[in-house]
Amino acid sequence: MISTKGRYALRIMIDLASQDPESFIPLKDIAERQCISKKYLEIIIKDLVEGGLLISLSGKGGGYKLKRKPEEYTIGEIIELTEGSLAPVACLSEKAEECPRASGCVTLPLWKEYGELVHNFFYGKKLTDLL
Amino acid sequence: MISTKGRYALRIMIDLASQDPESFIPLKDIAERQCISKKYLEIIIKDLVEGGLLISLSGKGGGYKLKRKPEEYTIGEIIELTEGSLAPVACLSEKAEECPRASGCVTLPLWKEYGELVHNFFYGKKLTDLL
DNA sequence: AATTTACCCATCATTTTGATAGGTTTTTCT
DNA sequence: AGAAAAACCTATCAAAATGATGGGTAAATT
Repeated sequence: MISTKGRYALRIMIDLASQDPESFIPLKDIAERQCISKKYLEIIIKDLVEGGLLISLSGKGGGYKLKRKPEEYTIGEIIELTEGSLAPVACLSEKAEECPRASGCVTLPLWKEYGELVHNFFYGKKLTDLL
Repeated sequence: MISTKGRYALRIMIDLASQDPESFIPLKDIAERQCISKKYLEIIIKDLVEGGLLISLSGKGGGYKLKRKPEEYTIGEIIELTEGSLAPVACLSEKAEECPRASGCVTLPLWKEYGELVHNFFYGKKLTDLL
């Protein structure tokens, strides 16, 4: 299941894509429009900045804006960045050590096929598809 | 992510489908073959029995066996039963109350489309596809 | 100097996950 | 009748993830 983190991140991105892409939008505004606690969004938007999806500016007149053009973002990169992974099972996660059962695992091909399906679905959708 | 519960349930089903479908297989044997704690499997197999996927028999000579023919099970029903839901987001879960934002939610169609994709993938696969 | 903003750090309650432990009942076999 | 083997039932647990909240600091603008 996609958690609030990934879902809220997507809503942040959609919100920013709906505003003037040149100006910095304060998080307060996003939080109010989206009806989500600003404090909670701080944690999430941090990932988006560190992941290189957004640019931030401190101080009065500051806020956040998209780093690239809206049509250049895929849903996949947003979800994957904030959820940590798009892998459907633990053993296919990047940080998982090689499973000793892998070579004889009957279910592994299923998880791999599923993982590819999910990956292709989300990376095949652009942020602008939701606008 | 599919948790151990769903994954182990699938392995139980595969294990049983690989044995004589007429005889009752003790959980002890399944646990040993699959290298999973029998105690933990007890919890999981309970769901499979209550969900009507397996038949159990107590006492000496007892154990578990498939209720239907192996080719009559979909991966989807096994995963959905043991994971509780196949819904990709909380608001599409069966037990979720109607979201007040639903009518204007920009992301809902995405989650619905994703949910259908996942559903069709797993319900389109039979247990015997993994044998 | 005041204001507005991002940013940083800690803490928290609740739920989920992944189990373990021990006892009771049911059934069959000798 | 009794031993053995199995399911079944209840409770508990530690660790991690989830979904936040609170308070304070640094940066930039007016």
